[in-house]
Amino acid sequence: MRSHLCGDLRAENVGGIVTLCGWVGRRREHGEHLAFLDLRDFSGVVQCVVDNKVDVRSEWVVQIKGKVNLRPAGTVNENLPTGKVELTDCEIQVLNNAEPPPFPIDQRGDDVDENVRLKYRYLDIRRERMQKNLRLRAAVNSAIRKSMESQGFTEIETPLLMPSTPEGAREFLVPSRNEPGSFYALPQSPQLWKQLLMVAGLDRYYQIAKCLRDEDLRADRQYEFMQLDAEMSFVDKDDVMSMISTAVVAAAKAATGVEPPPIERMSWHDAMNNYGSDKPDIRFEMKLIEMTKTFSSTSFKAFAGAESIKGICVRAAEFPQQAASGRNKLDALTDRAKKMGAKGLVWIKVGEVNALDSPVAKFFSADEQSALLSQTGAKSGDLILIVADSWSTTCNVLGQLRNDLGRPPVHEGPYRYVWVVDFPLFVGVNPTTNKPQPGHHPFCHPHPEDLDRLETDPLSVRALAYDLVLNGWELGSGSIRIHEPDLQRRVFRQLGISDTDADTRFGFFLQPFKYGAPPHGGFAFGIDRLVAILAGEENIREVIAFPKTQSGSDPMTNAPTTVNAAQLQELGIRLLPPAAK
RNA sequence: GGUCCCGUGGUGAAGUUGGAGUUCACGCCGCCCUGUCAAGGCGGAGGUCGCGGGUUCAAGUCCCGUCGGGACCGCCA
Repeated sequence: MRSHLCGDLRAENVGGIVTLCGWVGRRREHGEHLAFLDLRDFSGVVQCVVDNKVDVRSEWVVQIKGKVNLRPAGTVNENLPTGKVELTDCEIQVLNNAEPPPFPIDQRGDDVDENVRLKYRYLDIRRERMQKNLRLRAAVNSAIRKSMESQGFTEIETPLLMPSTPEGAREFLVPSRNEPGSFYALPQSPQLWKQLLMVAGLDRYYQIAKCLRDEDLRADRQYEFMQLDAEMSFVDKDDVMSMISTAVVAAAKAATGVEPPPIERMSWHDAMNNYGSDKPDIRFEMKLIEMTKTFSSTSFKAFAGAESIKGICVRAAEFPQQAASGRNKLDALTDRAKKMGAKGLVWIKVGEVNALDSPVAKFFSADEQSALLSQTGAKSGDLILIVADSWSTTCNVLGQLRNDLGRPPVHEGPYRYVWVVDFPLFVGVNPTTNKPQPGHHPFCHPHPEDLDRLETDPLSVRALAYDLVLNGWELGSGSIRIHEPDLQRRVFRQLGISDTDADTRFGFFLQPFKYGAPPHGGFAFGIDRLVAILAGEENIREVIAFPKTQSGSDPMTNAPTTVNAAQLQELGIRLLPPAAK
């Protein structure tokens, strides 16, 4: 139907007769003898010169046969790749007419309410921004596949219908028709399958896999999302990190044209200690400053005896607005700190000649005051925030405040990838069972150097686990897995899962490990998140063709919907009446 | 489950101390216009101010509730 694409026409095509297909963009009418219309397809826009008798309107679908001409001197449009040429002697065939679109199919669509964009997603995707994002996504997928294949990985598809394993994220359930009362679960990730593929001797597996989690949605979370899922045998964690780095770097280069520098590493402890987060955004400083010793003999009661005292310094030179926060804002920060579990928040404004302006400054000795200034390097106009609490609370609260005050939008500035390594095997204690909780998942291999403390001091045991972080977003995580049945039982016992429990819940998964499981490990990272950041978007919905809203609905299809009684009957499902109010 | 922000013709906004569905830009329809490119000029149509209640002589505006959207906390092994 067409000989060329709209966006491809250049001066070299001048003189040629071409046939184009596309949508009518804007029309500029100059009386009955002259009108310009912009013809648009996915490749771009070209100007067609017509008389004003053809009745074509915005978003009509047309086929135009015409002659490519140089534009007359003075009428070149430098802003358009096709701006040197135009189509003349146009024969227009209307392939389909169209109602006026509910919003402009151009940049102005960016300002339209997202609900409206999603209701008419097929029109939203006609816009350049979405076309660009979706094609960028395809380029990233393609680069990842190439990279994984060149590193010897084999793409294997794994089932979407699998048994429920209630640990971890809430699952989507699918009722079975053949066995009423029984359910499949949709995979939170292909975790179990890929480990079985290692037992099966597949050696290196990967998949760009759909994962489903029935948890509340966020800017970086959808019910359905895509992961690069990979697993490999006979490797250590450096092998895994190196291969995933290779794939990520290849994807980033395909998307941006620039190869990122080698990805740096940081221990989990350093990340928490210095940035107050296990997904540190290292695009900006405002690091946590250690002050426990400074106040070790303080007479200020809120600080006395605290396990950990740390502060952040909000520098007026970098963050003038935040550093100058007024009482309302400081109270709000204090509330935020308290909601996160801190007993309080001490704020200190540094005035002229190092005068400390704070409700509690009078409780600090002269030595403490000068140490405070020298440690933070605070200057006039800066704001210091201090938390005194347990180490983890202090770090978490200050890390959150650091992000609140200093973090730029995720897509701004440089790409700062960082591997966070040496995660603890267990994070905290389950308040109901009084047992440690897995930091990653229960199949994660403890650090060999810490194995002797697994029973005596489990919370101090490190895991062979690692996260990949980009600009403060967790892209993904991985670990070396436990391949020894004995060690797996020891870890389960720490988690409060008895041998018989383990057999009931994970039997199908544990049984195979008795038949010669190779040492193995792997990784998975979120494609949606990576693509969003590389596309300069701060929200993964912008790189997903048909996403859900924050409440999990689709304004276009109205999903989720009720189903008819016969469908429920067939599945053996009876609904409860709506909860009484 | 919780906190905060938003909801006004098709789209985006403005709407003051409560005083007539008022205003602006784009789009749409019609007319004019031979070099525009977010063309320009003139005219016109188009709204249950998300929905429900309350206060008031009077509510887009104040209060309560509710629905929808967004950001975040919880949650996401």
